[in-house]
Amino acid sequence: MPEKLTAPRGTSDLLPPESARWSELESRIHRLAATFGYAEIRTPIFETTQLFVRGVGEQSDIVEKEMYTFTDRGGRSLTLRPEWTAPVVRAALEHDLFSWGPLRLYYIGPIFRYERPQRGRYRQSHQFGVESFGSAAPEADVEVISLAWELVSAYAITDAHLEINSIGDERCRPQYRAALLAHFEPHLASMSADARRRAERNPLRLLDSKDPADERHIATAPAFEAFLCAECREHFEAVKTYLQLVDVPFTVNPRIVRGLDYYGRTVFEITSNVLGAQSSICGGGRYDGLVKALGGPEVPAVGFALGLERFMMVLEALSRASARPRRGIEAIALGAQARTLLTPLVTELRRRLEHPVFMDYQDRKLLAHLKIADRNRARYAMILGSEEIASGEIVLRDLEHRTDRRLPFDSAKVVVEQLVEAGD
RNA sequence: GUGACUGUAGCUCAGCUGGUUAGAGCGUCGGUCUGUGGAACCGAAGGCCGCGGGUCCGAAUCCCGUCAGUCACCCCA
Repeated sequence: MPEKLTAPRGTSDLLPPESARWSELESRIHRLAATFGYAEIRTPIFETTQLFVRGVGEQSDIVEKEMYTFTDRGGRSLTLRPEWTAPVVRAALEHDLFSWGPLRLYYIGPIFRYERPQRGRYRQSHQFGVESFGSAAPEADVEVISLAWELVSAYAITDAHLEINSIGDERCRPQYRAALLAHFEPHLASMSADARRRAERNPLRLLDSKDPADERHIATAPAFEAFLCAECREHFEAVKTYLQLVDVPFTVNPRIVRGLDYYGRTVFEITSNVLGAQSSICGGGRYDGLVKALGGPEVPAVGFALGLERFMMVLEALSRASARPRRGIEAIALGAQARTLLTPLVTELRRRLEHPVFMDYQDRKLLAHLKIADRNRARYAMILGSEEIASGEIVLRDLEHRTDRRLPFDSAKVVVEQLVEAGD
């Protein structure tokens, strides 16, 4: 008994009509990125494992437990990419793109993380992201943030929120970390096990805990803003000013801390509350040290990654179920002779039209053909049967208004082309 | 990795405390009906009741395991 074959855990098939919605979103993303002057980069779906260990950080959850790592036949350790930033930097270094000055790249495609699936979290998911290299200016942060926000506004996602924060740089972060530890140390015994673990590993994440036992101490914890060095403070203020200038609404959330090692200064997140526990649609920030850490020159950088599954979930939650619009034409041939006459016309129309031309080749009754046309959401049907053949005509039916007209078979091509292109 | 809930027809689900041949709606196919569609009526096809084991005279039903889904924790897009 052969076992039933299913998609691997945490993966899914994208079927019509959802696949059409994805295509639309993707083309919109390509256009948006282009208007901001970003060019697409595509990198391999797998990389040497070492790239992620060095790029994302050995201590990160991604590297410690979420990577799809395998050994190939040549004994190399490879990993399906769990994120795009490290591969993009690797490719830019490999092809010496940084020597060209400022570099604006975007990407769209799948990522892989070995996690327990839940709402908004899968083992294969898809991200759209941008990386702006070569500018340390706050304007670059704002450019990247407003690009992300532009996508959100284009779809009128009203419940999306932008939250920003600054997590300082290597000069001021150690001092803040020390201050945080000093604040929490006396209370750790009464706090969650989780909080104690974070105190060891990554004190900044203490601020992130949702455990009620920790709430009280988090509320009284010092904010990073008070510890920012002069340069970081100036940068953060400039980011806020520019965001107001370009009309992007935001709130400062001192509890936003990115999980990956390479972030510094600006961090931001766009969230929606229709997503359940995984509320973040988009996350990003500045990572001025990463290029150097991967063996390149000092190149400041800022970027974000946006989860396409989550974005689609928000869109679906917000969109009212609307009937698919009718498009194109169904060619209905009643009988073999009619099929022979209609097939060349269908081929010709497919060459000339942007709209779909459907045709079913079974011997069916007219009724059955019309049902199929309806299911295809065709706008028109052209019907050719023995009567029409005899009179040299063809019936053109408007499926929306349920009206027929007869026209000479020879002029069908031109008339149909005009009607279908006009849309209605 | 941890926890809770759920796996019965292509889809949505019913099947009570174990009791003979497994149920509905939608969908599909056919007919009423060679010729006008979001329809009606009639009929048909479609099920190792997720998989494996156990208890029992008897398991879709109870127990254990396993796989999968869902949601949450963790973490993040």
